[in-house]
Amino acid sequence: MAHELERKALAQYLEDHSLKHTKQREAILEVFLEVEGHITGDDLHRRVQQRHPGIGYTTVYRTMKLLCDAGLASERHFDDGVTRYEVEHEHHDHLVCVRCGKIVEFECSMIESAQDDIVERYGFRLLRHRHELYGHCPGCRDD
Amino acid sequence: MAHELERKALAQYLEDHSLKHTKQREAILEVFLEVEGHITGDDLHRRVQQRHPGIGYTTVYRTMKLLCDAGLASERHFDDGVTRYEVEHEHHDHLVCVRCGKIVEFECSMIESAQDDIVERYGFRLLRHRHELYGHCPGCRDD
DNA sequence: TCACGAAATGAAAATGGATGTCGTTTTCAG
DNA sequence: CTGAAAACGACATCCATTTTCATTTCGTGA
Repeated sequence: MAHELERKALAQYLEDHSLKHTKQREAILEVFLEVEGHITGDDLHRRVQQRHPGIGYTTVYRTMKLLCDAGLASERHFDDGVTRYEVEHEHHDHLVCVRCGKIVEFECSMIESAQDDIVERYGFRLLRHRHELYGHCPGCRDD
Repeated sequence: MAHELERKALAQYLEDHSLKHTKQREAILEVFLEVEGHITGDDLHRRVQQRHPGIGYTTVYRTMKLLCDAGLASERHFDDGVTRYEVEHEHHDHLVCVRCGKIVEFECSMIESAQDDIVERYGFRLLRHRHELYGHCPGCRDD
C-alpha cells in the first residue's frame, strides 16, 4: 500500500481534530494521490467510483475540503471556473495551455520578491496569491 | 450625453459586425461606464434596472459579453467564482482585500518581464495572464 | 417610406458545479 | 458492547450563467 506518509498525515489530522477515520476518506486520498496534476471534483469522483462504487460526490467534495484543511491538497481555480485539486507541495504558479489544457508548474523567486514590494507599496498584508500564465504550449503553438 | 468615445466605438463595432444598435445596448454601456471599479453581472443588472426598468439580466450578460468582444470591457474572475466586469484600459493586475473586498489595481514591469522569461523557458506562447494578490488592505490589517 | 428577414429581447427553463439536508450507517471511546 | 458523535449517500437546493423560444425591433434595399 503506497503513500504511507500521506496516510499517516491524514490519520494524524483526523485524530488531532477528533474526526473519524473512514474507508471512504482513505479511498479518496489514495485515488487522489495517484492523480498526476490537477483534477476536478467531478473527475475525481468518477475515478473513485471505478475502484470504490458507492462513494458519492458529496463525500468526495467534503473529503477534498478536509484534505485541503489537512494540508494534503489544495484547491485551484483556473479561468473556466471549475475547482481543481492538486497535491499540496512547494509553492508554485501555473502555465496553462488554452488549447490542450496542459498545466505546467513554475516557480520564480524574482517575481515573488517583486510581489512583496508591491504589497508593501500599497500597505497590504499578503496572505496568498495567484499567478497564472495562459497561452499555447510547445505542442500547440502554430507559429 | 457622456462617454462619446465609447459610444462611437460600440457603434463602430456593431456596424462592422452587422449587429444592431439597440437602446438596451446603449443603456447598458452607459450605466457600465459610470461604474468605478469592478462589478458583477448581477449588480450591473440591478443598476441598469433602476434607470431602465424592463431590461432583463439575460440582456445584461449578453451585452457585457459583446462589450468584451468590442474591447470596451473585460471580464475578471476572482477567487469567489463570480464574474466581474471592468472598463478595459491599460494592462494591470489586482490586489484584493479578503476582508472588505476592496480591489486595487497595480502594474509592475519587472514582473511582466520575468513572466516573459518563464514563458520562453517553457516554450509557451503567452496570450494573457492573471496575477492576483490576496491579503488585508491597510484599513483591515490587524497588526 | 415600407416590408421583410435578420438580429435582439426577455421570460422562463435549463444548466452545472457546489453545498445543504436528513434519515441511516459507521466509527470509536468508555 | 454500546451509545453518542460523526460521516455517509441520495437527493434537494442554491445561484450565477446560459439556453430556449416566441415576440419584438432594427435597418437595409426595394
